[in-house]
Amino acid sequence: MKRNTKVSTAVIRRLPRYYRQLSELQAAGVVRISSSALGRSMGLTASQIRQDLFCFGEFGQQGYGYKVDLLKEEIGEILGISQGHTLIVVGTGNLGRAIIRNFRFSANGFRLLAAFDVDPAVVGTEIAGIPVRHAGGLEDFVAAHSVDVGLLTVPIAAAQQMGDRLMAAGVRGIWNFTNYELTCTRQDVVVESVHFSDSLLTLSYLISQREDMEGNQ
Amino acid sequence: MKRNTKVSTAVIRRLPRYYRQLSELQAAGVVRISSSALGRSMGLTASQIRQDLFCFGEFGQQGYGYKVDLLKEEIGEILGISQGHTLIVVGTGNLGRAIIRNFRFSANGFRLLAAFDVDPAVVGTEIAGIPVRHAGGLEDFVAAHSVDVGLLTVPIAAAQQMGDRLMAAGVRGIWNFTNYELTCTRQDVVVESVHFSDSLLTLSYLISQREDMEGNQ
DNA sequence: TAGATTGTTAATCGATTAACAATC
DNA sequence: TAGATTGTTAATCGATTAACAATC
Repeated sequence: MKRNTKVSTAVIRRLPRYYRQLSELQAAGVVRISSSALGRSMGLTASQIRQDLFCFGEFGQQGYGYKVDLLKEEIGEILGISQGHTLIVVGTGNLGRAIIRNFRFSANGFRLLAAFDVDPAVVGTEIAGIPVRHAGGLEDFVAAHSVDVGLLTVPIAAAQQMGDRLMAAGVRGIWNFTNYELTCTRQDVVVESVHFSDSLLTLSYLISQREDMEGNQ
Repeated sequence: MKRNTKVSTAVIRRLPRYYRQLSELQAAGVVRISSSALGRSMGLTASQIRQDLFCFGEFGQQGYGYKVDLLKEEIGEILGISQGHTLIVVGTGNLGRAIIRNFRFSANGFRLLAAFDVDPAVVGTEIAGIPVRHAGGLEDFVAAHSVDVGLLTVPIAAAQQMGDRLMAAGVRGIWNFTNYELTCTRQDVVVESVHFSDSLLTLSYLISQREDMEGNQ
């Protein structure tokens, strides 16, 4: 009795956390878990977890709970992990290279096809086995390989322009690591941003508050 | 008439975005802006912006709007940018090095004091002018320099252990880049995580949905 | 002054929590 | 069966939006 009608952002943002937690439970050899135990381990209420899952279907057994591997599999399916998404990296500066080398794309259902840059010193080389191509060939490559996502790690001054090119070339999503609020010119393209600055400033606020409270005591 | 009593997470997460947007407006030479214009440029309602600012005080002028530089300054103050926070990086792998080299800590009010690692090959060297010290000296250093934040970029297997050490050593916040849900053992320490995986899986979900919808049309 | 826009309270909307019958 | 726990609806809570008097 799926009723996938308009799942809220709040729910969507929790799905990857469920997936991560279930992976850890699975690795720890846990076979079954109840909504209340899962909630306790994640700082959520049992009600919220059941309500979240209710958006997508019925994955548990009354009186028993959820089978960890099954639920993980189902959530992975909802997230699209088995869809074989493809991705390219645009910009091979320090951060771009680090992500190419470190990030487990395949564990998240993505296949990294190539990297792009304009610097003649890196074009033609490989990073962790991934070929670096000249940015001039971006459009042709995206079309030829039907690339799903472009990871953007270019200097902030080039962000919007390269974002526009990716969208025009036909990617379906942009994973934005520039500290720039990318304007999405195409309705059919999703922009997901990782803003380091926003994260650190949030932390800055929280520890400053704490400090103030101590001062007031 | 500040009424700082319990500001919600939703509001706090928007503060860095306001700050970023105001910085861009300032750079573009914009002097004054109304809540409706700011909202339009950020995809928020004027009401929400006024309501958010209302949590912290009165920063505008009726009939006129907000002075961009003044409001930016005030929000920076709320975020704690001028508090001279200090920070160390724990783990100098690809990502740690990239962040040390790229990230504009000072622009966010942080001073990067040192990096820590266990690899004898990097201990004693410098990365972008930042000395790399042995992780064994972590506790002494944190105490001696009263470090506010520890940026965690160690392998996932060492994440909790190094997190615990940072907390015990006396940091007030941990900026967690490991793909691990750090358990916060101390009530007086804030953990702020940047989970690349969660972000990419959210994007994966959103483009998969889009695909499904196309298929149904 | 007239027009614009804020600060602030009230109304609405949506998300979280509670409750409980269904059922394993 | 009795106990546990889900799926699902109803109640509550909090966040967003609307409204408007205050005032620049």
